[in-house]
Amino acid sequence: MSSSGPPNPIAPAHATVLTGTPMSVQPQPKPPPPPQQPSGSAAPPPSQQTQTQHQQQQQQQGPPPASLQQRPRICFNAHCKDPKSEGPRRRGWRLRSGDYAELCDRCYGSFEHGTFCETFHSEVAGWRKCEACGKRLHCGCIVSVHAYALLDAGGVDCILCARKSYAAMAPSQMWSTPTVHMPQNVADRKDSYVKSWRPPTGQISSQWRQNHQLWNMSTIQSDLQQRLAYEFDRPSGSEKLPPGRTFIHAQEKKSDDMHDRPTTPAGMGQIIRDRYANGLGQQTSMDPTHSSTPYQREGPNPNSLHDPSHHVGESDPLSSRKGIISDGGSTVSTGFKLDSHHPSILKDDAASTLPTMGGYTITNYPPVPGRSDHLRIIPNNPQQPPTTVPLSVVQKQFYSHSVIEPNYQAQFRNGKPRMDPKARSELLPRYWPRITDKELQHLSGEYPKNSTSNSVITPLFEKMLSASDAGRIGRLVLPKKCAEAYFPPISQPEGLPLKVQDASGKEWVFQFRFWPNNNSRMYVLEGVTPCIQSMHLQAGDTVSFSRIDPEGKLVMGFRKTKTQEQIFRQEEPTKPANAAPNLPDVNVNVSAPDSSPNSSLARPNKVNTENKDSSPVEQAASKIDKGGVAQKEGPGTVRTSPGPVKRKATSIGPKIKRFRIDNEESMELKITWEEAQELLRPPLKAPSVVIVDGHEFEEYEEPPVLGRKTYFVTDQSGENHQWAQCEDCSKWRKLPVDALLPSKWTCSDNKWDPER
DNA sequence: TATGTGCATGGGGAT
DNA sequence: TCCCCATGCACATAA
Repeated sequence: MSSSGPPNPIAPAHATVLTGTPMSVQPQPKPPPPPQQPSGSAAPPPSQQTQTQHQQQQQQQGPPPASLQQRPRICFNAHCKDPKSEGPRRRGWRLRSGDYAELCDRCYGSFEHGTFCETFHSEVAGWRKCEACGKRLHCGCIVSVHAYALLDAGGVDCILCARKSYAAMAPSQMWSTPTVHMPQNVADRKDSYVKSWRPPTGQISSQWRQNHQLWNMSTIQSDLQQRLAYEFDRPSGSEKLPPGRTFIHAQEKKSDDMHDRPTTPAGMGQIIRDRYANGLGQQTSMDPTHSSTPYQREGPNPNSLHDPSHHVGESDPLSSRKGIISDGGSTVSTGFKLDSHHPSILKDDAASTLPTMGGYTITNYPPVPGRSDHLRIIPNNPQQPPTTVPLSVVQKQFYSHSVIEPNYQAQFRNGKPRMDPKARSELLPRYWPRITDKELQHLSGEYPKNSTSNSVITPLFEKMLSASDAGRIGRLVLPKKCAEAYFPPISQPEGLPLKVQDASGKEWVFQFRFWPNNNSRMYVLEGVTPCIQSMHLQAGDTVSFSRIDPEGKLVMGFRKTKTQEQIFRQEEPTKPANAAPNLPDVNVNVSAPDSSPNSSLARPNKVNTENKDSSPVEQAASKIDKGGVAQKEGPGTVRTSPGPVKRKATSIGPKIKRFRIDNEESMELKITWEEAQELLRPPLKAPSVVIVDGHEFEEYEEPPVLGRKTYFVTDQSGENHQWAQCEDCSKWRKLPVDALLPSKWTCSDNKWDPER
């Protein structure tokens, strides 16, 4: 509740937030607790504490207008005819801050009946018509965001029509991939494609995307709908939305893959144009001049590149693949030339519709569909050709927002891969590049001298360092698919030298090679020890590989895992005063302690004579890998497990990866151990009582179930009870303190108050 | 003896 | 069931 207090009752301030640029980034709030003094069954009034917060906010914001000084505004609705009316306030839509708009009875009635916009926004812009039934829809505010669905091909459907079309859709069609009609002239493809695009079978693809949203919308609570909409405005929100989930402002976007998009400052979702949504992602599949691999192979038959079974370099003589990195000054033969953008792709990419920043437009423009997407910077001044824009300068302008708004950077850390869906489908998720904008900024900032204008950084893949990778052997095992997709083809086991620049701009030359392994290959980079040491990397840290186009340079970034101390520090302020002893969240990001060498927490198993080879990461993971619950093992605890188990680390490594992935992708689901405990309810089946050592134990045959979250309060008379929210009507109900509710609980289940 | 090299093994994730 | 890949391990080479 710390972040989800009732909104500021000063309506104009709310109105400003509501209609302003979506910049607010707030942590996902918890449901508001019930009041100390409930007034019937309706939504409870704000607590004393939140009222105090209101006063503080008012003080911070200065005195309200004179018209409002006499009596605080109650109703959130700026158009309310009697905003200062007394009476219970009711919870309306969710605000960007995570709070809820609190409305007077009258306004809430309009909101609840879906006539809010018709009543109060009739004179406001943003009205459209349903493409199917012609119903008038307001698409210009957050209130009605759940009432319509944007169609990929343009237009909107009201929620009812969209649901109908979805219901009529064959399941197989739901997953159909749109067949795109590509313009011949890729130089004009932006405009022409948008114009020429037609869903192949009606609007199946768009309907699927939209109705995928609708499907959920029919099942989730309205507040969640609004939360999604609210998240859409958040930079991170874009990444949480499945394809086609275009809520507010979606009409300004062309992305149908927002969840794949990076989280970037100032609403990256608004400024990144999704090439894939425009069908460009399909282009190379039809255009044999584009390789499915980013490496332009110089063989006589470029079409062979599309054959996935064609092992790179297998049939080509090495000499035919020899090339020099086109950086001008390079003398290291890499044996390949990184594929660059098609020239026509780099030119004339209309950016007129894209938002601007610092005089430039940032676009997302993968040069090779099926690979990665790119950040490209285009000057908006038509007099200024794109080729005059230094990458570093522009990105520094662009990324300056990330400095201004630190919350964004927090979102970046959870950024989703920047690769397009095709590439993503080919690589295991753990290798998807999760390079953050901050890292991109870092990379771009390091290579101004090496990057030509129009340079584009393409995140390729990343890998968490295993103990072997970070060990003294100096061999970094490369994921096979990544190596074959992004690194030069090699036909001989000895491979070839590969020049890579690290984040500091230093060039390294690794030996890229493979070993025959079970009729397959095992790709490694040899000689990485100096580089890893210079970066102070350890097992558990992540190295990422990116490519700078059109130079075709490989750059190597890294990301260190958070230390446990950092994790603890992050969670400490959120712990309730009477919380259970500190235990890491189940989905903690297992850390390597390198960045906090002095922290004992960073080295939880500092003394471990049993397995000297296991990294701290593995040791930390071993603490968690005990039935999924962290073990109470204090810092420096000597592990008393028996001697080293062969391949023990093998079973730990992948779990570490899963932890990381879970941690990065499930932030919205993240609950603490204590919170999880609160939700556990005994199974319905009555337990049997067993006596062990004179103590009675209730023995359940089934595991506990997740119950509904309730709030326990004590009223003025000292009576304890709890409040629960109805699944259907969202109203809060007062219940006995000993009531155990199922996860889905409605007023009809309220046996304590049958009238409800 | 320490370090480097190449291959084998098998756990476990993907299909 | 396949096969990727983390790691073990034997052998080679260097110090």
